[in-house]
Amino acid sequence: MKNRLRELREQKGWSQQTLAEKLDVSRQTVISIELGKYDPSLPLAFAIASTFSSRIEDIFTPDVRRRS
Amino acid sequence: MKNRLRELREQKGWSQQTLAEKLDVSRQTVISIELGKYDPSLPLAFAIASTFSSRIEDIFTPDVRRRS
DNA sequence: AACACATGTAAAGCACGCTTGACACGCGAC
DNA sequence: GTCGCGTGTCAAGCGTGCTTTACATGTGTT
Repeated sequence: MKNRLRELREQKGWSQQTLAEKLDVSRQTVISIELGKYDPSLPLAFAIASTFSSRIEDIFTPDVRRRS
Repeated sequence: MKNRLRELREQKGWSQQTLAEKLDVSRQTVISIELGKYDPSLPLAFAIASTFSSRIEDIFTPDVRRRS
């Protein structure tokens, strides 16, 4: 799962801490998602999309699917 | 998190088992998500949206957000 | 009646999402 | 130099997403 979180955050000029507070999660969570260490939960993905006035599909792009 | 999974599955005339196979998850997972027992992971949400040729936002709707 | 099929519940186990706290490094301001 | 700030790493702990197996119930078919 790739994401544009860092790019969008920097566009806004927000620190990781600032974004974490807006999303109501810890700074670690922001770091881990930006670095691709794991994917956000669906509720958090909605919160992120909302924060950047975007759609989830415009911020996150899934990796190759297996089973057609 | 509300979702229209059952509605969409029934529109297609698919059993839970059939959908589970298309999504490459267990039948239990389909049941639990349909019944709202928990939310799907983001990758699974993408797979669901893809299966129904919809956007995540058109299938899942987040509950009330806390922190503005 | 016996069978297949669709749906639901329950429980145990593993991996992941998220938390907190501590520590390290680089950088610009004082 | 040292201070604050932004970023990153590590580790322990907890709840959730997902799995497998098993069992129960209803409905339709033979």
